[in-house]
Amino acid sequence: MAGRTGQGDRPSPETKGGRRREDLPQAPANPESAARDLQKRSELLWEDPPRPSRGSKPTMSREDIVQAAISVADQSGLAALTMYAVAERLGFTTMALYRYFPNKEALLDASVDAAMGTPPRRSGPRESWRQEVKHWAYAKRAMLCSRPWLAELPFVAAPHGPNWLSWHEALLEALADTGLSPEDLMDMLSVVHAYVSGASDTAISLARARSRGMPDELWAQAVGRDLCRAIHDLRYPRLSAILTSQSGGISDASPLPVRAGRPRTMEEGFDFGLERVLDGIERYIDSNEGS
Amino acid sequence: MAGRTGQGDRPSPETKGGRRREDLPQAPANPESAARDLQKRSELLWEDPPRPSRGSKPTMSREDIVQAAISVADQSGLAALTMYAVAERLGFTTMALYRYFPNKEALLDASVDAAMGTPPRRSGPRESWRQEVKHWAYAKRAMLCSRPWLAELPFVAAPHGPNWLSWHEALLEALADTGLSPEDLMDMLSVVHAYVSGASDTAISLARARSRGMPDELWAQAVGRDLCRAIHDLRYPRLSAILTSQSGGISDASPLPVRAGRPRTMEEGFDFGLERVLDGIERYIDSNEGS
DNA sequence: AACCAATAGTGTATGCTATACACAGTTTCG
DNA sequence: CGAAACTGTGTATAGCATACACTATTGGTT
Repeated sequence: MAGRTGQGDRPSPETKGGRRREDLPQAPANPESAARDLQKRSELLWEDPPRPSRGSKPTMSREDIVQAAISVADQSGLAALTMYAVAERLGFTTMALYRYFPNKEALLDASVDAAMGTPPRRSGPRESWRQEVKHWAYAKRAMLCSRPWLAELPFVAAPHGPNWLSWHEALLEALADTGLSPEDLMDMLSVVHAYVSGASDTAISLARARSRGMPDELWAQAVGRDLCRAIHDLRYPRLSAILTSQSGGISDASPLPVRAGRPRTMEEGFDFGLERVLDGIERYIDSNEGS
Repeated sequence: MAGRTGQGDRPSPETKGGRRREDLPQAPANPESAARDLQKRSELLWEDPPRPSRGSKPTMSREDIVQAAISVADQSGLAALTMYAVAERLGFTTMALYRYFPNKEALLDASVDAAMGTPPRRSGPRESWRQEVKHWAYAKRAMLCSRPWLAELPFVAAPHGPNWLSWHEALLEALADTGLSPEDLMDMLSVVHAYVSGASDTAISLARARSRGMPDELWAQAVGRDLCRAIHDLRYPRLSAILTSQSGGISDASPLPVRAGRPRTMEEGFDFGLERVLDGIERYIDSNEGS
């Protein structure tokens, strides 16, 4: 054994597998503090604290800082979004930001909501619910692709800000003439939302690659490589069969002449899936018409 | 204005360290290096480097380290998953880990795939594709909820390891007797996968809250609060109407006597959406039966 | 058997990160 | 006017990933 620290007893080689689970049990010992935390985050996102009457006037605004943060993330990705980078862009010191946001998390919460923006307003006359939902889905997907860094953040358990709600409102608007009950509406909203979020991952990945200057082919090659590892692997008979039956992997612009059984492009795949989801919703609506 | 620095003498980045990286303008100026990076990550995930014949024998294995990393994340969350924490758990120094993984990202890639595990094998006889897909969806959801930290990581653009492929293989297996073409199969796989991933966010958030010791009610209250902000807000007329028409927000175990138009529990909502998606798929299968 | 190259784990150092804290200048109320 | 409340700055700290050099170990080669 190489130069081990003599600091005594390491678990002897036999204890390899046996882990002792002592010490800190994950919870900060405070179940309510976590809830209070979430509530605080939500408040910071929704409420502007009252401007105090005494003291210096602030030179920046929360809005300025959020815009700077967004532009850093847009240009350089989430990893480059540091308090220093934001402050530098504005010409202030890092610590100045803490007069506006108590911590980075609060700034991120605000930036995410702002970056999400509001859904585009309908330009023409209202169309069928099905068409309206499709517009919504494309818009949401486009929004996510235009800011790939949004998908790098765990949406899970983040507070929902005004813009987030506005996307949901717009989807409800699209579903307005389906005649569904409030309960069904909420669940249909969840279905569409879930599909669009889940199905945009690949497109977002491509968008990120593009924004880093990677040509589409290189990206497709990189993404396809993992999948292709299944081909001669006995663990994946069905995957393997499908991959060899098709001509290639995912591609953005179809590099092949369209054939009868064509592998769909990424966009076509999204569209295909969306149609299935909408079919499912439609079936429910139709079957409910009578009641 | 308070002590504003003259904008000229802002500390420029290179004042400090001698070996300062070029100010990275998002793209590492190298479009191919990004692709090469992805490829490297993928290789590290799939291939074990050859054991050298000379030199000391390693005391740990990659497997040991991955297991330690997983158990840290399980117990204390992703934020606690530091190189130090993993090394400490194994009784080694931080730097020892770098003999097995070139960096933290590689360890994370391996840990994610390992933590995902393989889908449960079917115990009984094969059921209808619809039932099989439902089993798959529940299993995947359960897997994600049992390790909420997986959802904190950006799946986007991470390499896909053996276990990830095995989940896809299992879903193809579930869809086996649908008679769909290879192309359609791949797209159906994407639909189901997208829905399940996208629709599990809320459940994962609850799982995380639980693992931190937060009672369900507190969590529901915290999550519901944001939604309820819509209620008296003119920007969200439809959301507001729905929320006031229902009795409450999301709840895990229905706290109310079941009514005719009941707001579904979280699990019921997931199930409801899944049925819609499956309906949509079924419709496609039926309509294709003739061709 | 003696040697040496390759390796494992350690110790230490570096730089980046968020952020706590105290200070100096600024504004407004009493 | 003076104190209170505030803004932005400078400095300090702790945690993090990780580069580098060192020592002990190992097995192939002579």
